Amino acid sequence: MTDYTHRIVNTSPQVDDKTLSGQTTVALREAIIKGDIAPGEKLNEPKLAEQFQVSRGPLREAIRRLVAMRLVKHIPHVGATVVTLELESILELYDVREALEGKAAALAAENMSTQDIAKLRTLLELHRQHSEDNAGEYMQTDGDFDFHYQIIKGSGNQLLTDQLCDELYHLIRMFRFQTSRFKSRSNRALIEHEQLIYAIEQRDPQLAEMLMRKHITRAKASIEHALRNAELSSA
Amino acid sequence: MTDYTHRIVNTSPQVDDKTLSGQTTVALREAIIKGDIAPGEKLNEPKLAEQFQVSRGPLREAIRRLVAMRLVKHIPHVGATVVTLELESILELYDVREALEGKAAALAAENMSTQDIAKLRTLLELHRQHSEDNAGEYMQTDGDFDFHYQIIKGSGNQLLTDQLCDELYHLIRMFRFQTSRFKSRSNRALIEHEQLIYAIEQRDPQLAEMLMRKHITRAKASIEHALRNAELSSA
DNA sequence: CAAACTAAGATTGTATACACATTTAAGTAA
DNA sequence: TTACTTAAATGTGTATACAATCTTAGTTTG
Repeated sequence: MTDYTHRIVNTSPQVDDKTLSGQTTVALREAIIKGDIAPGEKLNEPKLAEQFQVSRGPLREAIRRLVAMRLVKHIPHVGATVVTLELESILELYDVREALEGKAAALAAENMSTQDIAKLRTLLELHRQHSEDNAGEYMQTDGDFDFHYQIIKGSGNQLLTDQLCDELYHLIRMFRFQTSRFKSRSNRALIEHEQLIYAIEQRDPQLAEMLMRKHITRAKASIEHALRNAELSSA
Repeated sequence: MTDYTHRIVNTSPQVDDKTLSGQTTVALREAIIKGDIAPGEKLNEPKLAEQFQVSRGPLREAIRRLVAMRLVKHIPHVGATVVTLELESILELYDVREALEGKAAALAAENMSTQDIAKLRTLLELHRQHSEDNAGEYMQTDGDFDFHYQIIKGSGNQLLTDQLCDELYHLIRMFRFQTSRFKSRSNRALIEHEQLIYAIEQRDPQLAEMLMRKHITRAKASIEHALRNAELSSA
């Protein structure tokens, strides 16, 4: 059994899936998230099959899985296209995150083992170190993912974890990749993580939920601000 | 454009999908939800293809979509099986519902048009009538679905709506079908719906969210109680 | 000239056939 | 009997071929 505890983020959920369709899913997914296939671009089945060196069968299956992850939209008899992340849909995404991760934090405060909480704190200290060393560059991306990921897993709710880590988080990764030019300071995130972990240590579900929700709400506001300004300056 | 406003529940999301794989998805989904294919049962591709009069291609596609809906589990090179709804996973489902529908209620209080709120109240009165006429039989099932469905749609959040109405609600339908022997009284649900709609009318997101969360939490507790007793009596 | 029709091309949807993995069972040995 | 081996059978994964639909370019027509 492989241990992914210290992986930054669950980049490959179906790791054991050695089938062509499974590998193609991961390859196509990463190509989309990293922008190698542009938002709004059409997914041409014969072309992509040639590119990934598989037949259309596994490729179609990969596309359908990405549809389920909401990275791709599909219209019958017309085809599949990469989603375009409008500000509107990003804000929607953050509202869903607020609800789900808020509940995850509450459940984590109830269910997480003392051992796992200790590990989480170690992780936070690690991030703090990295943040100081690299002038906040590291924290905002991988570290943040890692922290949230551990709390979600700590909820002990498998459905919740699947929804967030296997589906929605890829959308978030895609969004972050597209907007990586906006580097916001990580100081506040670090403080908020500190408060959150304290609430979990205190086994206070309501406080943990509220802190997580505020944490995400603030991130949402920050994004909205940044993107609206960007829209203005480009218009 | 077809109007599904008065449909009890969104039984067929991809209505326009006249492709074989789309039709097969709906047929297979309903067969699973209604128990024609039992929980835990293996989905034999050649057999089901024969049964639905399609080739294995569209059938496999249907299975993958049901995997995305969490009605089916799939293991590479082994096959797909219908999920078995253990008490554990049902409780998980209700925690997720609490988070998502709570947020939906808050957003509905903010975003729902006055007109739609009025329609919602009409709907509630309709349900109350049916409940009185049929001794509470009707309310607990279709009416409840309908009410929740309208509020979710009223949130105006497309992602939230998709997650709840296109995915999770089929799981709930399946669970309700399996436990339809436990008829709980609908009086309380009716009262709680009344309170909820009042909060929405008052444009009070926080109250609406709290009421919805309590509403679902109580349903969860009721289910847990009923199922644990059932477990005891059968053990 | 614009709008609508038509036909060719391209692309998706579906069926069939084959390759490979897993499961099942039958048979053998301990 | 039980456990292990192995071979057949079953079933999933993949590739190829065909059918149906959409798109697009060209032409016609008002």
